[in-house]
This record gives sequence, C-alpha cells and structure tokens, in this order.
Amino acid sequence: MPQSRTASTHAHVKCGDCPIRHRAICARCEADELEVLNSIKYYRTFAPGETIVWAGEQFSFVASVVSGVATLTQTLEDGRRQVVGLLLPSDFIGRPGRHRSQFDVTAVSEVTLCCFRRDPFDEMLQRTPHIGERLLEMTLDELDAAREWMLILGRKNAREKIASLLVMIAHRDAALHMTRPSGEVSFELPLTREAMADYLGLTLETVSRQISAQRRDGVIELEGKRRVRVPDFAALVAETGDDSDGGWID
Amino acid sequence: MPQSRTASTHAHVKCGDCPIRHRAICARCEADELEVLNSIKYYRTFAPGETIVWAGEQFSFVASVVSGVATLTQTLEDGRRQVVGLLLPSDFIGRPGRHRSQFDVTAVSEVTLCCFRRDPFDEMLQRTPHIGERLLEMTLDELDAAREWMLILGRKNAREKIASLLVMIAHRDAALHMTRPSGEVSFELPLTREAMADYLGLTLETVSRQISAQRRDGVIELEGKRRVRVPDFAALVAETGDDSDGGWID
DNA sequence: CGTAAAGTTGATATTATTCAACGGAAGTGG
DNA sequence: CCACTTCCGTTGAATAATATCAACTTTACG
Repeated sequence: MPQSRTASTHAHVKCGDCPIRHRAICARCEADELEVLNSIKYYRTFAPGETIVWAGEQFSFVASVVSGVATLTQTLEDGRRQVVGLLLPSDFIGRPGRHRSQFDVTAVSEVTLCCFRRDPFDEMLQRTPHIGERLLEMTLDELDAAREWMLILGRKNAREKIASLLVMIAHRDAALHMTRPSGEVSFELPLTREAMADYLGLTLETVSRQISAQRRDGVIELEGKRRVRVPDFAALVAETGDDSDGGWID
Repeated sequence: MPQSRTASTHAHVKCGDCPIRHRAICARCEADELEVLNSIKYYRTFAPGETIVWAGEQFSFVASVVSGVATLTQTLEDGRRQVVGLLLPSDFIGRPGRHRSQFDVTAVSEVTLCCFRRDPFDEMLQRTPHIGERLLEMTLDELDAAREWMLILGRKNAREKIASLLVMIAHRDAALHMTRPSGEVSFELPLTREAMADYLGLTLETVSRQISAQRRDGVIELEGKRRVRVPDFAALVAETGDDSDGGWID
C-alpha cells in the first residue's frame, strides 16, 4: 500500500515547514491560526490515475494539493472529455457550501493532499477572515486563469495551444520557487499526450505532431519523454500568439 | 444625451425595490446594510458598443449590472477575439484588491450599472461579511460557469455550441423571474451573430448557418432577428450534447 | 429613400480529426 | 533472461468540419 507509506512521510510536516505555505489557502494565516489548522489537518495520498472526487458525488473534505498533479475534468455523454482545471501544488479542492463537485478530480501523478474535514473547515472559515479572504483571492485568480484558457480554447490554433500550455506550466513551476521563467528554462511535463489533448481541446495525435514540430523548429528540446528544455523562453512565448507574456500577472 | 436620461430613470430606485436585489452582490444584506449601500451607490448608463472598462487601464469603481448586457472580452494581437464572460443583470464587475481589469468590458445593449466607488466599497466589504460571502459565492458560480464553457469551447461542435448558448441564455432569463425553463420558451437574444461567434469560438458565418439549420429542423423559431421561440425546450437541450440539462444547478 | 449594419448563403481552402500502422519502454510471468 | 503484453507516443494518408472569401438580402434608421 504505497499510499499510506507516502502519506506517513508527510504526516509530521508542521504547517510552518510546509512547501506550499506561502501560496495555499493558509497563506495569510498568523502563527496562532496555523496552530489550529495544524491540529485539524491530515494528509492523504492518491496513486496516479486514482479518482479523488467523482462528479456529482458527495465528498466530506476540502484540501490543498501539497505535491503532484491532478486534473478537474468534465465528460460528455459520448465520452468526449475536457480538462477544465489543472491542480498543481498549493491549489485548493472543494468549495464551501457545496457538498458535491460538478467535476471529476483525478490524480495524474502521485498526489498528496492536505485535507480538512468539511465541518471543522467551515467553522474555521467563519472564525478566520484570513482564510475567507485568501479563498476569495485564489478563486478570483482561478477565474482569471479559466478565462485566459477560454481564449486558448476558442481562438488559438494547435501550435499556439501547445506553446501556451508549456508557458503556463513553466510559470507555475517557477512560481513555486518564487521566480519567473526567462532565458533557458527546463521543467517536468506532468501530463500524458492524451491529458494535454483533453486540456487543449485537441486530439492526442495533433498534440504529438505539434510537439514534434516545435522540437524540429528548435523551440523546445525533449529529455526523455517528460522533461522539456526551452533554450529561449521568449521564443516559446512568441509562439503563443499573445502579446507580452500571456497575461500572467501573479 | 440618452445616457443621462436613462440614468435618471433609475436614480431614485431604492435598494429594496431593485430588480436584481435577490441575485446581486447585496443579496444577503440586511435592511440596515442596504441602507448604507443605498447611500453610496450611483447609477451609470452606457450606450450599446460603449466600452465600460478597458483591459489594463485603471478603473475606480465596481458595479452590478442592473439592466442590459455587457461582455468581457480578450483580444489576441492579430485581432482574434474571445468573449470570456457575459454580464447579465445581477452580475458583478470588478474585483477587490485589483485596480485594473485583464479584460475589456463592453456594453452590448444599453447597460445600466449600479456603481460603488472602490474605496467606500472596499471599506464596506471589510465591515460587512454578508457582502464578502456573497461575492465569494458569486465568484465560485462564475468559475463553475467558466469551466462549463471550457467544455463547450474545447469539445463541442458548432451545432452543439449554438444550442448550448441558447440554453444558457434561457436559463439566465428564467432565473431573473425565479423560474426554470421548460416546455415552450421564448426569450430575447441580446447578441449579434459576431458576438455569439466570439463567445463560441466560431466565425459569424458558421453561427448563421447553424442557427438556420436549427430553424430548418424546427428546434427554434425566430421572431424578427432577435427574439427566439423554442417550441420544446427539452429538444433544444438534447441538441447540446450534454446529458441532463447542461449542468446548470442554480 | 438611401445608406450602413447585420445577416444569409454558396464555393473553396485550410486545419484538425479519424483511421491505421508502427516503435519503444516498462512490467509480468514462465 | 527472454517472450509477451500493455501503455504511451509517433507518423502517414484520407476525411470531415469549419474558416475564408465573396456575393447578395434584409433590417434599422436618419
């Protein structure tokens, strides 16, 4: 049972030492508030491919992603699938007041969550304005990101979509280390071709072809199948079709 | 100056009599809180086509849409445009903490806004938990709607996109009258073919063709160019490609 | 009544999808 | 250790969907 083994490696992490401390729901909390959170949190780990929350089903917790990657997906009756959100470390799962998700939440890699049972969390939310404020801020950021993505889905061609996805992942990766990407950059690509296709509204074949094309053109290099090296980040950004840097302001 | 004339017809509306009272940012406010809002609010009206907020520019107010329709749009450097949000009566414009919008906000029809200068509003937000709670709830709803739209943009074909748009507008229209659409339904289509195209990630020609097709197939009827009659709402919903009713839960 | 804006329809071009074959890496069981 | 299978990814050829270009119609409005 690798889940519980991994969970235990995280179980003793104090909130003060938490890797996502400065970006997660608890980012604005004071020492005493962290103390309370620390006492009610628990870790859970999910294996790659495992479903964390089923669309429409009740779930009794909310959580922050500590490590790993998960997707929020929606499926049409005939099986067409759209990834509507990537959950990376520090992202939040669940919404106060609603006990069921509209979307499936699925672990892509091994995912560790910092969970809170719903009732204690809702209570904490009432008593701790810092959490509500941060949740509002994160939700507004996610809304901006979703709208950014609507432009990508609605108006960009396949090549621009791929470049946009890579730029977004590079940004998120850099943000965790409190930097911004520039010059030569390299990062882990945490998604399969199929998951990328489902995020970009393409087929996996088109994704594969466009990645090959960007590689042929020297915009990116692949180290193995999953690590991407970008010799010149500005050149990648130029491929997105956006002006400036794609609107990432954080 | 038709703006100011229209504005004055609204200027004396007490919050208690406001048509969007039960859905807007103030939905949860008590009588005394409404009294304060009432004293600091002011109305502003914009003509069709007028820009309410420019992307990237500072703006000094937040507002609720009282009547009319506005769009949130994003534009690529070569002019491709994507509508990333429809602002219908009761929707909120602006976000606390950020003084500039990432998106253009444009009046589609004549639009009347109930405005608050930023500073008094932010202060009110601090002091009145009901407003912050409602804002969080509305933002979470908008996030769900944006994600719903990502599925439409990424995975639906032109015919399904048109049906989805019509279903959404019918839902929003019904919600204002506190009902749900069913059986025979009719509503105003507040968008030009071009605006619909920009919302759905299509060209205006494709929108026109698909509307004609749905008309030929008896799914919809047009009364004039802008009023849509749907003889059987369930039949329209069946055209969206979703199961059930397209995920609208409100 | 005349003009501009919005909408429709047709012919053709382009892009991404679909269908299909194949290659390599990782894991499994004999 | 090797055959076998599965998963993931790549590439090619044919096809389908939507975009593009263009002409024309209808509606709204001064």
